[in-house]
Amino acid sequence: MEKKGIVSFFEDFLNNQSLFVDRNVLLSSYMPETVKHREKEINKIANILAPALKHQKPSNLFVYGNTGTGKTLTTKHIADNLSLVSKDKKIALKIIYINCKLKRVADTEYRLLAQLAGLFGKAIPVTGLPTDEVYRAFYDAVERQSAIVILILDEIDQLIKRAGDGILYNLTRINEELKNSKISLVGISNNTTFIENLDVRVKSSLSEEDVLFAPYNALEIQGILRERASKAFKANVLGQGVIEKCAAYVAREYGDARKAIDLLRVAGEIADRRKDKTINTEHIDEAEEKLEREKIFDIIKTQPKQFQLVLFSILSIKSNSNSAYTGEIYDFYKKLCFKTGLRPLTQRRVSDIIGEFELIGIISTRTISKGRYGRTREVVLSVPSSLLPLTKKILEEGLSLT
DNA sequence: AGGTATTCACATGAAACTATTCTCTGAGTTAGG
DNA sequence: TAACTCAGAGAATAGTTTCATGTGAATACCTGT
Repeated sequence: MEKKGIVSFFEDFLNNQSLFVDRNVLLSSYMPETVKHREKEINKIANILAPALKHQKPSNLFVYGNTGTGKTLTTKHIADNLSLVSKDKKIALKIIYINCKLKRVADTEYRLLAQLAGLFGKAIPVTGLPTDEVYRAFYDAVERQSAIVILILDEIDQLIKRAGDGILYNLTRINEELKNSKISLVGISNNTTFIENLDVRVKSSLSEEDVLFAPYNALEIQGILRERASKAFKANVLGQGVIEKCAAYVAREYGDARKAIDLLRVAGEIADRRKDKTINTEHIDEAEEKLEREKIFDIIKTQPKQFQLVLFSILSIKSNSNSAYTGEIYDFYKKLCFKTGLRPLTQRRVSDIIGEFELIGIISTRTISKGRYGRTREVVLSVPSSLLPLTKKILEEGLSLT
């Protein structure tokens, strides 16, 4: 019986008239062959990097802008074309792309260098060597290539946050010693303020040139969506105003194209599952809610236990009364700790944790003074109230409370 | 009534402590000559 | 014998606690009318 059920499910799945032609087009890993609405930026970056083809070192470059403005896409696009040309003309040019956010791969000085040396064909053990020896190995490997090396460091702010800016200083200085090769750095960051906090020398050497990616406006997002949609979906499945609605949703929030594309894909998936023949604006609404839900759950699940306890306390208090103050939260939290057998943190720390939740954006607070009855912080939830019961349940399960 | 002093309940800061993660060094191991 | 590996020492870092100080306004307490 069971077996038959599964078989028919798969058969259904095969016969099912999907709205998608190619879902991959709407995934963030997809590389379109042209990047829309970024002609100026492409030009500027291409101009900066072009000297590499004549075996001259391009200026270091700093690329910054909000998430989903096409920084990574544009940079990769140019890099691909550049290496295509260099291969064609047999020019010694090596372009390396590294995402510094990847944990345990490239998020410390040592690991980054080990990774780089590995890419140049010199394997380095994961631990055990002094850093300057790894530098040496990397240096030798690069020098042996006698090529121009363009090193693209995506999410470079993450690297700096963990490893300090010394690494950039060292990398830029390596050029003075290299005879046959040269290294150019391309840093990509969506944190626009981070470069201000760098050491002055590093700052000036990293951003010899910089390119700012402004957010897309609603019209540009519509254009991008239309193009992707035409490749991803069958003809005529998009209902009236769907693209416009998608674009409007994200234009409100800093023109994040990635989010717009996600929205469209999820809407398509929802419609598919329901066997609807077209995608309409209600699907977009649902997709928006689903993405929001996943975002919140992701955040919650990755928080440490103590954070989850604090959040659960806030939610519990909030569901009984409409005000939650630090003191109440802490009392509730302490009881929870007692129940679960965890050692409670001090009120000082819990106060900070509440602050951190505010930073993430799942609550907002304001400090109010209740006169004679002290001064405290009032917590307001930013989670849509429709998600509260589910959020609470997930926390309960994660903390194995009854 | 009007003014000011007090007081509460935490906010906010800084320093000190602690546990974990990184880096480095030397000893042991391996492999090539 | 040179290159590689690995465990353990010491350094760096993140997370927390301890101690200290700051804050805004409701209330208590004056003071003079």
